[in-house]
Amino acid sequence: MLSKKTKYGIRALIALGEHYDKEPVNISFIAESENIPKKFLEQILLELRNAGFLYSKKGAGGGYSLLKNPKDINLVQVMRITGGPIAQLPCVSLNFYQRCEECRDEENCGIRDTFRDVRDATLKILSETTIADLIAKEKGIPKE
Amino acid sequence: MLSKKTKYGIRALIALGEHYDKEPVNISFIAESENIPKKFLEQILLELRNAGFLYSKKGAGGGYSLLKNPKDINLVQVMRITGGPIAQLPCVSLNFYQRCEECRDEENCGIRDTFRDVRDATLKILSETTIADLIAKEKGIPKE
DNA sequence: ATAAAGTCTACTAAATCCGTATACATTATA
DNA sequence: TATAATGTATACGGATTTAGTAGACTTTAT
Repeated sequence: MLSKKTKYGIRALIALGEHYDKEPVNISFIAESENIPKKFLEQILLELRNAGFLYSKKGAGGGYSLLKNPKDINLVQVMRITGGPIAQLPCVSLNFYQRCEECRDEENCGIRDTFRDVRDATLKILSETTIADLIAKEKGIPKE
Repeated sequence: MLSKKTKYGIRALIALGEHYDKEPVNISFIAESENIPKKFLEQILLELRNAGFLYSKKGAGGGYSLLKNPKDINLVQVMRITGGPIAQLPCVSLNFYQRCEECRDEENCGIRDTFRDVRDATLKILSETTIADLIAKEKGIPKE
């Protein structure tokens, strides 16, 4: 299951993407427009900032803005920051690999093979979907 | 993430599939051969039984056996019994649909569209993979 | 100086997951 | 028919994770 943290992160990036190249947007605005608890959103934006996706400005008139073009942010990148693994099995995760405790023969596990395929298919879709795509889609602009 | 319950369930079906059309296999044997805590496995097998996949026989010499041909059991069926949703978003689940609480415009949500694609890709792979496939794969028999 | 913002860390409530415990029912067989 | 070997059913509990809250701090515009 996608965590709320990840969902909120993506929605925040969509909101920020709609203000790309404009004045910083403050947290309260995003929290209200996207229906996200403000204090929770603060943490998420902080992580996205520390990961290099956002610029922040403190003080009156401050807020967040996107450092990258929405076209250059895909959902795999976002999920890796906010949500951890994309794979549904630890033994198949590229960035968070862990052996399954109960496993007796990892090299020869049919479940593993299957969920590697699932991971690959998921990765393909998510890596090909950018924040810009989501913004366009929500505006009703069909993808070329 | 795939729950252990689901992983154990699949592994148990693999073990039972290897004894298809033979004498019932008892829980302790499966627990040991697949490295699954016995009491936990009992619960899982019970659910699979109640879902109509297994036959059980009590008493000495009793145990479980598969009611269906391993070729006719795919991973979607198993996951629906043991693990609940396959979709990564409740609003995109076919069998466990729930609106996302924070959502303001479900019809027009780019995240939803994307994860519907992910669900479809996942569903395709899992529905095309059967217990028989896994058994063959683990024996090193290539799929035609 | 003040108010409006972001920063950082710690805390908590609730849910879920994994596994255990216990009492019971059924069956084979000595 | 007594006993041991099995499955059935339900309740319980510890650990972890998730979602969210609190509060004290820093920076900046005016």
